[in-house]
Amino acid sequence: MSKVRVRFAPSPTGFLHLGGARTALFNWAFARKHEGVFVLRIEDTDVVRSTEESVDVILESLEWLGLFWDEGPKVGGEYGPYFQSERLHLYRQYAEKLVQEGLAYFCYCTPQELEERRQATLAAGKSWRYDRKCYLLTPREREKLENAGRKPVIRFAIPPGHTTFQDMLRGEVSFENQELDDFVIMKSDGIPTYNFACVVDDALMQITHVIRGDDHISNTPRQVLLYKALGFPCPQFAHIPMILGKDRTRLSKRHGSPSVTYYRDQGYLPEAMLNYLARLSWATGEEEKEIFTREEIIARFSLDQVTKHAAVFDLDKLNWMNGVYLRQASNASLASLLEEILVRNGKVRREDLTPSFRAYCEQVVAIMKDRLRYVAQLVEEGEYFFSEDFPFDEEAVRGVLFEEGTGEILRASLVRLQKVDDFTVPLLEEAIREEANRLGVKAARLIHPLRVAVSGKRVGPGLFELLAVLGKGRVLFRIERALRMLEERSSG
RNA sequence: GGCCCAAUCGAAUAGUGGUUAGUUCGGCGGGCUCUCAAUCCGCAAGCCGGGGUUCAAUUCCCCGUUGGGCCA
Repeated sequence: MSKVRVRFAPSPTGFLHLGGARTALFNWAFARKHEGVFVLRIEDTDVVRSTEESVDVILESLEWLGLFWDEGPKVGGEYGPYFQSERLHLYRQYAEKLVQEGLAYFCYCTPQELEERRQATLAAGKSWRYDRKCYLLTPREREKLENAGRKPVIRFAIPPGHTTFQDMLRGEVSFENQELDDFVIMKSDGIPTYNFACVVDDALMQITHVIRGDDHISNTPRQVLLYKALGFPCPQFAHIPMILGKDRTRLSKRHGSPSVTYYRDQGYLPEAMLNYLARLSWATGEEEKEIFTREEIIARFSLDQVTKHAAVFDLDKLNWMNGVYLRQASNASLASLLEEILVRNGKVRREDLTPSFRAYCEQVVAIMKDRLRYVAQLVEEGEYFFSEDFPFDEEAVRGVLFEEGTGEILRASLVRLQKVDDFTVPLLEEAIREEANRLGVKAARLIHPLRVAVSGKRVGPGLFELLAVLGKGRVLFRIERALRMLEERSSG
C-alpha cells in the first residue's frame, strides 16, 4: 500500500478559524497515526483577498497547536511549490490539455450575457445551467470573438451520466451529472478556480486521502470528474462535520471568536485547545476519559470514530478543559504567559518585566490557578494584583464593608497586621485568628471585610494567601484606604 | 428554488433488533471550607415525528420535519 499523504489547504484570507484548525488536526492525526505525510498547501489564488499576514497567522496558529507539517511553506518538500500562486503554470498546462482533448472548452460569454440568459430561463420557469453556447464554437467564430477583444474562460464539459464516490464516513454519495454545470476551471485572467486547482494539486502532490469539511461534499463530484478527465487516480474522500455555534449556525464572531489566535491570546493552552477540538466529532473509544495528550490522540485516532453530524462549539467545556490543563501547568510557564498578556494589554511595560516581577507573577498564578479558566481572566478580573486603582464591587462594599461594626474590626485588624513582620501564610493566619478571638468574633468576621478591602471583591483566593502575595505595604495601605471609605460614608 | 448531507439528555458523544440507554461538560442538591474555586458524593435530564419490516425497532427501510451545506 502506498504511503498515506494528506493535506490541509487553507485560503489565506483571514485568521485560522476553529473549524479549519479541527480539519488540520484530523489530517495531522491521520497522517501521524498511519506514519504518513502531512502536507500544508496555501490556496492563495484569490489575489484580492489573500494576504501575507494571513499566511503568517495561519502558520503561527498551526505551530501554536503543534500541528507541524512535513511538507509546505517554510519546510519545503519535493512536491512544491506549496503556494498555489506559484503553480499557475501547472493549472494552465492541465487546462490546455483538457481543451485539446475536447474535455474542456473556451467560453466567451460575458457576465452580462450570462445573466440575461439566466433571467430569461428563470422567467420561463426553468432552472438555469450554463447553456453550452460556446461548446461548439468553430475556430473561425472563436477568432472573431478574440479579435473583438474578448478574453475567454475555460469550462469543463460535464459528461452525461451520474457520478458516485465513496465517502469514508458516509459510504456512497451520488450526484446526477446534469445537476452539475459546465463549471469554469480557468478564469479569463488565467487564474484557476478552486475545484480545478485543488484537483491538480492534490493529484500532483499525490494526496491519498482528502479529509475536509463536509461543506465540500457538493464540490466532490466535480472534482471526481476532473480526476477522471485528467487521468489521475482518485484519492479517498472523508468529509468531516462542520463546527457550528450555539445557535447552530456557522461559527462566526457572534459566537465569541472563531479564531485560534484569539484563544491563544486569552491564555488558553495549546494542548487544551487541541484536546477540545479533537473531541468535537470524534469518539475516542473511551468512557470517562476526556483528557488526551497529543500522543494519545494519535494512537487512538480513527476516521470511523468520527461522527457525521455537525458539532456545536461549547465554550463551557473548553473552559473546563483548559482549567484542567492550567492546573497541571507549572507556575513558571503560566507566569510567563501572564506577563505576555499583561504587556499586550498595556498593564505592564516590557521593561518592567524584572526577575522579581516574574517571581510575583508565579505567586499570583499559584494562588489563582484553581479558579482560572484562561489566563487573561487575571487581567480582566484580577486588577487588584497589578494596580492600586482596581474597581470595588459595589455589592461587596455595601454588603460586607458597610456592615455594622466593620470599621472597628478593620481598625483592629490593621493594628494587628502592623505588628506582623513577616507576611507569610501561617503567621498571617495566626494573627487574624488570634485577633478574632480577642474581639470575641468568628474569624470570618475579619476575613470577609479584609478581602473586600484589599481586592474589592467578596470572592477570590484564600485571604491569608492573598495577603501574603500582596505583601505588607500594599495590604496596610489598602486597609487604611477602606477605613477612609467608611469614614467618608458615615460623615457624608 | 434545485441538489447533497445529517438527526441519542441543554452541549460533546457511547451503544444496541430484546439494556434500569452509558460517559464527559453544563445544571441542580450536598460534603469540605474564610468566600469563590478546586475536590468528593448524589440527582435531574435524551433515542425528532409518522408509517412500514419484525414476535420485538432508539437501532433496519420509506416519507415527513428540522438543521446544515453547495449551486443559483
